[in-house]
Amino acid sequence: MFSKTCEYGLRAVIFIAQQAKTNKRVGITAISEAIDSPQAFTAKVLQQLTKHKIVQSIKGPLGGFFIEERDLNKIVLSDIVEVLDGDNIYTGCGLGLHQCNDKKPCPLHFKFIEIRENLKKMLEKTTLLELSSDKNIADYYLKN
Amino acid sequence: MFSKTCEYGLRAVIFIAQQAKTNKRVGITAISEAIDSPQAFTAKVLQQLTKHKIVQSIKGPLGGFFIEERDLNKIVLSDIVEVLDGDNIYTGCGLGLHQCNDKKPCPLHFKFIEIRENLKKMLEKTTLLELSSDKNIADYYLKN
DNA sequence: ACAATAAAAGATAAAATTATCTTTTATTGT
DNA sequence: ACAATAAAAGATAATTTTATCTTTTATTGT
Repeated sequence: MFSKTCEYGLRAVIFIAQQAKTNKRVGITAISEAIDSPQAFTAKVLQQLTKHKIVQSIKGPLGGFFIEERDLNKIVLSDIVEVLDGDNIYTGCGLGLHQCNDKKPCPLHFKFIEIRENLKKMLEKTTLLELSSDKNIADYYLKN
Repeated sequence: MFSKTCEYGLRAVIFIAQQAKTNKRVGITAISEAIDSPQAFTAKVLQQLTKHKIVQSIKGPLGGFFIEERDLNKIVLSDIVEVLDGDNIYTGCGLGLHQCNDKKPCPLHFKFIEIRENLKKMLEKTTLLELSSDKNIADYYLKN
């Protein structure tokens, strides 16, 4: 479904968001431990996300990654997916045709539209605010 | 969503199914041209599918790949996806956790369940018979 | 038996993804 | 100014996926 890059990115961002309450900055070591991901690779992913202003970062001592609390309700999961995996998952053809649309559809085109719309809607309406609520933190896991 | 292997496999099988009416056998050259896929690679994919009895094949002159007409309503798309991509797309975690289930869910677990169920249902109820109807052949494309 | 055909099988290669390592830059506290 | 910290940037390596090429096996018609 998603690339590893995107999986790590989503988990990292959710974790960072969950620390936003306390306005704590978190370092790459803490992040990769919290989400059980390869550290250097995750750092690269976060680099991309900071460039796209999804997360913020500060260098040096006391530095780290963070998301301002007031931004939590503005950032949705589709923002992250779009940066890391592009929009192929929403718009691409299920059978891999380069051009596949209502006019020239593949045999699964209209069947896929529904599924992809569901996915898109879900990702677009899930905010980091929701994912960083106390209940969410308590009930769900970012590693195992 | 699917691997290239699976995309080519699905398109190839649909094409072969569409020839089943006339009980025609189709060669790998005809198939890869009809679905616009790399020939040698597609041959490998079909090799896997013949091993798993999704399609049948006969060597030598007049040989080729085929699906018996009476099997068309027994083969569903999920059969092909399972052989080529496994069941990760149905059962795997959206965020890449190794263990993610109702007991120990990732933050998106319950949101993903719905989407993946839709996908699974769709693939399980779409038969090759449906995809090889005259109307389907007329209305939909396997390349562009 | 023999030549031609076509898939199966095996080996190799190219490209993309995933992962790691090293160096540089920015920031902090002493 | 200087040492320590941490992300950014750049380079390299490993793995997986995608793709191609060669050889073998089975089948057909002559």
